[in-house]
Amino acid sequence: MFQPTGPHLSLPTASSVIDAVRDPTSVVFNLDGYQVLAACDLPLGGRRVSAVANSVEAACPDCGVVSTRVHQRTRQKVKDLGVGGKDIELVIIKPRFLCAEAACARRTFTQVTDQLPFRARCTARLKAAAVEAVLDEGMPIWRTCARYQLGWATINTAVTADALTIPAPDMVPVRALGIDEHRFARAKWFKHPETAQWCRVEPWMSTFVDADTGHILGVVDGRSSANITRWLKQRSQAWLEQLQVVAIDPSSAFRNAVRQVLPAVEISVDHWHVVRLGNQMLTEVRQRVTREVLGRRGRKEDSVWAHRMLLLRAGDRLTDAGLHRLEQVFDDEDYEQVAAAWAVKERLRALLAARDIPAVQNARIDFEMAVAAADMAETDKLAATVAKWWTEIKVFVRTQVTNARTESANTGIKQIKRTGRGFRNQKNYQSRILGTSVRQTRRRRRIPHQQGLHAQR
DNA sequence: AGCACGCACCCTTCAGCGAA
DNA sequence: TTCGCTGAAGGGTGCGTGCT
Repeated sequence: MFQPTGPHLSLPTASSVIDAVRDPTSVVFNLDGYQVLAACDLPLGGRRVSAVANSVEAACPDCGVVSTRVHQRTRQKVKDLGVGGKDIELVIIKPRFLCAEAACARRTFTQVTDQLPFRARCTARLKAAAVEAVLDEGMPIWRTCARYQLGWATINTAVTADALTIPAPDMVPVRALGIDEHRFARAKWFKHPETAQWCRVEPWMSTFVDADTGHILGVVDGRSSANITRWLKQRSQAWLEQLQVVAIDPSSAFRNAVRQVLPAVEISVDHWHVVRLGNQMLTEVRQRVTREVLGRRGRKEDSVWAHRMLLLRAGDRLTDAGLHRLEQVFDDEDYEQVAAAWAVKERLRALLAARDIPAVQNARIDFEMAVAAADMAETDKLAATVAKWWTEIKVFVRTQVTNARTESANTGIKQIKRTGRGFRNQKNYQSRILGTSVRQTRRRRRIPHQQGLHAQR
């Protein structure tokens, strides 16, 4: 292993001493803890490498007594990464030690190393490369098998094992928690075994994310209050107490669950979902008014329908041309209700853009005035929703904690789902999600650190 | 829009085989 | 002889595509 330390920088470490005595072939082959004894080209293009572990002693797995007495040496063929674009046939000369403790029931035991653990038939670095391809590159296991000449089950087990090394959520310090739902498969129908009735099953999953970093802390089945509370109750008291804000979608189930387990924590409602409710309201008004005016659904020759995307776009980010087109739509007396609904939507956006409590309270007065002027069932319903979530909206304005990171995590999850063409084993699905996320978070943290180093130079 | 089809991938099962 | 790692085989599933 390359150590960026040298005598001129610091005192030589144990590993740098070993590096210094390694022969050139072992340095190039670079299998941690092993030295190359021989290497040759094979007639069909591969290469055969024989290697032996550096360590000449080992502790008995039963009694722990260290032994140097070799009972026999076996040649074990193991799989390994290719070197220099060539496949490698790796042969390990593996010693079998005699236990030095006379009282120990075990007579002999074989050598175990980091690269070749108990019973292993491929090196740890080969498995690590396959796991990296799956979790970092998003490569399907199926194709990873072909690249590394491993079986599907071998790689899948390695990926699952890797997910087990992820720090438990209780070990991750979290200030702001994001909870979000997503459907991970199409709705399914099944016949109830007793009543023989057809039941619709929506395969929902809920994701728990560190809202600051986007690191996925957990994934649970379903999106009901009970599923959320169960996960929260599994956390330690200390972990729950460090939470300051929880960001959720406007869902009563989520709010109830958080209130139940964390009565003291502040809840922030995700502004993106609130804006979406405003856009939904505007679309409902547009569709209703079009039906009333034209007696049919909108078509591309109707200006309101043609500019439906323009209506939904943020008003303050419209181009002059876009604003002009919108004004032409609103000039039509038949569509003044659409214009009123648009004004309500824009007031809602302004309300969410406020940066402090006095500003958001003023913005709410403008919003309520627009709602009163519009005087429609759709806008009244939106105003009722805003009233219902007013406390949570104020928390969002004050803390600016959102579910944006959760949403991006969900995009990643959907990508995994698409690659997978349908996971049936939830355990595999979860280990892929958590494994991918934890690696992404590690990369994100590393990049600013490295940029900082460059800046110092 | 609805449907059929095939691809790409997941996942289980099972047997071979080498290590213990 | 037993254990368990490993790979092959084949069934199952979701999605994209192209046709009607």
